[in-house]
Amino acid sequence: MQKSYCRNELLICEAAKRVFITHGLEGARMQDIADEAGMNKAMLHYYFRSKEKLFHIIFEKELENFFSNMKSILAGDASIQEKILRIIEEEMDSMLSNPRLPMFIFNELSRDPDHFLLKIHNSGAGETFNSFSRAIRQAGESGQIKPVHPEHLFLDMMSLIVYPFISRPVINAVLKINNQEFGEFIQERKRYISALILESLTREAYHHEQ
Amino acid sequence: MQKSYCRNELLICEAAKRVFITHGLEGARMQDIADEAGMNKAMLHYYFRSKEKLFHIIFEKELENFFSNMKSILAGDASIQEKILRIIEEEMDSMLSNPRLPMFIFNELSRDPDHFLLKIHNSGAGETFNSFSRAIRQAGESGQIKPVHPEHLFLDMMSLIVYPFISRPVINAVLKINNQEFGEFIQERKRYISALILESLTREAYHHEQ
DNA sequence: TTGTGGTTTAACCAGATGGTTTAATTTTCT
DNA sequence: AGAAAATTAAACCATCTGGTTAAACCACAA
Repeated sequence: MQKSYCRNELLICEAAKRVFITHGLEGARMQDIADEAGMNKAMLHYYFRSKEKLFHIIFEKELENFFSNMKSILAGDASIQEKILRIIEEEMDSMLSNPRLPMFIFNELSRDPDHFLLKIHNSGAGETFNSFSRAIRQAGESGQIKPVHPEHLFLDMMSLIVYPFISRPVINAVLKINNQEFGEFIQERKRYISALILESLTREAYHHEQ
Repeated sequence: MQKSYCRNELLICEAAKRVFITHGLEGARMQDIADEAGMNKAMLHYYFRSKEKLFHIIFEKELENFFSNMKSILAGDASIQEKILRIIEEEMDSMLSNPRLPMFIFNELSRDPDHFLLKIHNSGAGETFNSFSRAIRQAGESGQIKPVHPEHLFLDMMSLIVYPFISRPVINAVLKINNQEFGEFIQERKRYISALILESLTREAYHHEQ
């Protein structure tokens, strides 16, 4: 599937990624991609045939990347707590290096969700969730953490990890920070999220004061 | 600013909203908006002059709606716990009635964030956050909740409330549910989020077993 | 040097796009 | 009823868009 690309193909893919991430499939222009790659437009067709084909190659790769990191962390031998910490740490660092990626993926997925169903399946999202689910169930049964619904915990973690990158312009405006300060805020945020999640999973139920 | 619109202006705005929410500014076509409104394209220009002007009217209104609900809840007399519960409940219900809205807003904001800075300011997002901040600080000082950083709590809540709607296609695919079942999942999710947030704010520190 | 295959380029194409112009039609006012 | 104002519609416009075509160019082998 991912064959070895020649130099020009790589140049085109890199340029296309930048343009598609900013403008999406509908908004991207082949002439802009050509300009970005330093070639003429006919070259894009020579190597990739159509805008749609080029887009899907980029999109599938980025979709897979989005879900693959967590899976490798889950496959390790560490404790469940350590795995959760590593997921939060590494996923957020990954997003800091390409803050536009989540928006790109979710926006394109939402335009025609049925058409992308196979792509989501192929991306490994389901397998990643299943791995997560098994790990959380085992840890609950063996008493390492409080038994919880994996779907909800998964969604807690993804929500807390990804959303700041989706809403970055609003966060920057509301907190009156720039993009570098956003990065520093995210480092702080990692610690906060880690504590929130791990405390919610600690085994004894808390006694309310009411 | 929001003058009284005649019948045709309302028809055009409703149609434009549907098309812009699906395709965004760059992807939307004036002919599609005209078809959706049951008019010819020249009528759009007659009433709204340009695609860009029409877009900004819609966008500003939706942006303001997105942030205004929380503010009115915060202005009430209820306890901070009750307010948090109501924010989660009502914001998620609002999003269930228009699940595409968050994606639309954040995607357009991320395309050219600097240009939208004034729009974010005018939307009341900053005021909403300030209200939230004051309420959380007061509740912390008066001992109703554990003292926390408002920025992080605000982001926790927004993350947990909004993200499921951003990632709905992935959630549906991974959990193997359809959009109606997604709605049911969200009802369950409300309870889960409410518990997570309120427990994290409860006053006594939990004693770890380590 | 010539022929071949592969790559690169400029010109071209049909249709789409946002917007304008002008005439026809409808509504409102006197 | 007639005139003026407002609205609606069709035709038009310049430019953009994804994609195609054919020629020019390049590298390599015989």
